[in-house]
Amino acid sequence: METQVLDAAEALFYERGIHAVGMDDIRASSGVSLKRLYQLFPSKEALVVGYLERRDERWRGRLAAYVAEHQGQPLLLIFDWLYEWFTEPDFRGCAFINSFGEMGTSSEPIMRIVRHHMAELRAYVIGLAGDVTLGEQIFLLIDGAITIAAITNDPAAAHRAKTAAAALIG
Amino acid sequence: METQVLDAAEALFYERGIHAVGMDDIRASSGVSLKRLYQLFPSKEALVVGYLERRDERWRGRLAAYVAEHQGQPLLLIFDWLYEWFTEPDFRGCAFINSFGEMGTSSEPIMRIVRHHMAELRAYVIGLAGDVTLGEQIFLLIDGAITIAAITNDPAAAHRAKTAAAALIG
DNA sequence: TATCGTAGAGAACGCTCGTTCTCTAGGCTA
DNA sequence: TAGCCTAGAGAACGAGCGTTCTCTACGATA
Repeated sequence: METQVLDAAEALFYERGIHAVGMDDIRASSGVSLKRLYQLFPSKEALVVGYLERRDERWRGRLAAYVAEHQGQPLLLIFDWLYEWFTEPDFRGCAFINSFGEMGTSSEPIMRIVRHHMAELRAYVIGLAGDVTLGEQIFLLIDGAITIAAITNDPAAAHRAKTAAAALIG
Repeated sequence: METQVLDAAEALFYERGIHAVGMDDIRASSGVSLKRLYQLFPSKEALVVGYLERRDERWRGRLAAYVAEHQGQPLLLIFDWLYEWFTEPDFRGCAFINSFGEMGTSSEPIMRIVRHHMAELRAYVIGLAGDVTLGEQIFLLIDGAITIAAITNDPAAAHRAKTAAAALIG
């Protein structure tokens, strides 16, 4: 029930953006009645937060799993995984950066999860690097690659970022 | 007249985002009547395009002027300028990336100017670098720094990006 | 079987907003 | 002065949407 709602919310919000999707679209896509929907999530904002929280866990989980399961320099594996993500047909950039652009700072709960996502990703990368300075630099390349891949529709940004990362790692 | 409208539009759209600003807000802030406003820009979308086009020219003009007027490695001067920009009190990230997040791909004219801005910036950086590979890498760092500075509210992202750029330049 | 509670479908409500229309006042021409 | 054009203020219109309400039908219980 809640899973169906979050699945529909994630697909629609990520593809079309938050404003462009109405609660009735979520109802139609999930098959969950409006009444139930509001029992599960008392407002659209709560649903957006639920969507972003689940996406944050899953996105970071998939990245960490990829890095853990492959051979090679972990920091460089990140960019291989990014390339795979960028080439997925429904890739539309970072859900959190997009939500930030859409919401400005008008919704405090949404801003909190966006910043949380960024902080967790940053901490993960620094942990892999074993060095704050290097980790921060890799983090910059990751965000740059995501943004450029999304806007210019060019997954190869991941390759260029990987090359730069390799140079920084030395 | 048109200038007053664009000034108001830029201030409001950049600060609050596009959806959050109504045509009546533009009227109130610019002092230009709704009738005149629609004579100058036949729709809100046309006004947004006008805002982004003017901002694109001015933003890139200011960056290029800074680089031209200062001593040092031009590629590194970019990050000094970014730091100044990030510390302006009304800094809220890249207007183009934000508009992309807000509009998805729902407005073709807006997407065109967003992509144009990115392409021009990329070409400028590659020109300064004198080398496509290096230019692309610097471009990645620029976008990463802007995104991170905006979301984490941390202008020092410019310093970290500069350090990384210096390492890449060698 | 009769009654009650529940859940879903969708109408309704209130608000916002993009866009257009109306009304009025003021200034220019004959 | 009389008539006319313009421009602005703001009302009006229509659509979209978040949220709530109503009505109906069905299933469970005694």
